[in-house]
Amino acid sequence: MSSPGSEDELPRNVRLAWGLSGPGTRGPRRGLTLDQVLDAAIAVANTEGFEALSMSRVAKELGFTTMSLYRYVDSKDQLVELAWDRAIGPPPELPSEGSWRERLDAWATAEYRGLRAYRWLTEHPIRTAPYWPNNMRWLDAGLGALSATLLDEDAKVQIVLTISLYVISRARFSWELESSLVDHRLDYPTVMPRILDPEKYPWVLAAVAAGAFDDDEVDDLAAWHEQDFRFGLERLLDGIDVLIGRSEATR
Amino acid sequence: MSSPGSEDELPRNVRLAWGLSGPGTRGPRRGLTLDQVLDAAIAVANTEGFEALSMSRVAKELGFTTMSLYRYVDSKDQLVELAWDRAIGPPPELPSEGSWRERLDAWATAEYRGLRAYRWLTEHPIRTAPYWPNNMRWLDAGLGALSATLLDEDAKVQIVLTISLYVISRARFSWELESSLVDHRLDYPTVMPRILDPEKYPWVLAAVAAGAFDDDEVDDLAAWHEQDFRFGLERLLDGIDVLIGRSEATR
DNA sequence: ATATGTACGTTTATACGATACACAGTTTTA
DNA sequence: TAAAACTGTGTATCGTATAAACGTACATAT
Repeated sequence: MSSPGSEDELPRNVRLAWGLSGPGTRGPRRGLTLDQVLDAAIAVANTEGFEALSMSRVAKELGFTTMSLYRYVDSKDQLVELAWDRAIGPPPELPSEGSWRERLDAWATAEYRGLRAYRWLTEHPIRTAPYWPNNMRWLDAGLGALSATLLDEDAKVQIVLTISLYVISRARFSWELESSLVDHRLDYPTVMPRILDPEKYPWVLAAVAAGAFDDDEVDDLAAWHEQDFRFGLERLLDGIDVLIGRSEATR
Repeated sequence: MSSPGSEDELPRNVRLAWGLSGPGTRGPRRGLTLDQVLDAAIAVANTEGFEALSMSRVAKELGFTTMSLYRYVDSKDQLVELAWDRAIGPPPELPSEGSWRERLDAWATAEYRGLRAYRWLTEHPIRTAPYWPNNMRWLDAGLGALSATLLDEDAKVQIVLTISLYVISRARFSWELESSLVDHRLDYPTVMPRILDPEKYPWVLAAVAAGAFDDDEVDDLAAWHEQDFRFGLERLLDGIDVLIGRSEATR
């Protein structure tokens, strides 16, 4: 059942990502490296968007045929996952001093900004169960931020995961807002009162009337989104603070 | 600038969703209704998954040709969005008494379970800015749950949105876990210690060693996921509680 | 030195997807 | 009754992922 290297029970994509399986030594030398392929994919996605990212487009970028890529990668899915991890990169150095809250805040903010760097990073369905090297380092950094607390490991993992899920969905949402806001006919304050039955949607209409959906004078769209992101983040951190306080009380 | 019906500045998909634009009276009678088309799409997605949802598959389901669907819908994207809103349906009746917390909890839990009903609901990228009738009723219900608080409307909207984003990503994540867990070679406790460099991933390895990733004896997978969902939800609600307390203090 | 086997990149072919467009038939309206 | 609007269909285009067969290059075993 087991073969030479004990790593080969692992799926090929995992081995590839962690550099555990080099190509054989026989045969013609390779014209490319996996990283070159991934970089080409990243370049295409960065500049032309996720929907433009196709095997043929990447191959063209490299001056190779479409099918040649399959010598480096088993499927398009695999390529995208590996490219994603390479694109997001490792987390930045976090201040090793400071409260868990400051560190977790910095960590979440860095992830948010990373995902805001290029839209396609949020368009690809992110398997948040981290299996790839960089993704794993983000997880490690998040857990590290909580290392000084008295929480059990299970709770730490839950917290890091919860925040990460929130960050990802906020980043995606802000990107989507950005593209749909282009259509000015769709702004809430104008449309909703015309469409909604006050009997069925009283609270929405109340919020609209109170101006909750007015996006007045926005000069810096990115900063505006980040503020919304921060709102939820602070609620989460407040809630985690409550939990930590409780765990310290019963210490 | 304005034409007969004042609604026609709105994009066609919005008009369709709210039933504001019927077909003209001239020409042959239609063989289908929009709702029939949507129901067929929902049936396909429910039973065969999101990736099986194609124009030709839906048409086949109805006994019509692929192109006939374009008489009811402008594009596949539009069909999916309308079908999504129809599939999720309106929110359930929430207890009109009870604290904001109980009501918001019930609301979030209902959304979570709705999204857990069929996987494809989380596979489709959800524009959480609610433009569709049912989606809008969910928003309304969420705002209603907060109506008795002293928060300003802006904060209410932020809160409802934040929770909704969290719910959606949790539902999606749990679905993804479910399909990737099938591959037992990939479970963390086995793989991680073999792969990770302890220098680079100390905290992850510590968590693994403490058993934070052991998914021992799970009889009811859905209940297990829902518990994880609840963890984050309670952190959020705790954080919102802090905010509400603050707003009442400065009342 | 030579034979062998393996890995390389290419070519060709398949199957499926969304949707633009032209068409012929049907029903209402002027 | 003629025109206009709308129906569903059939055909065609273009793009996608990827399976399979092929000839070539080259490290290793003999």
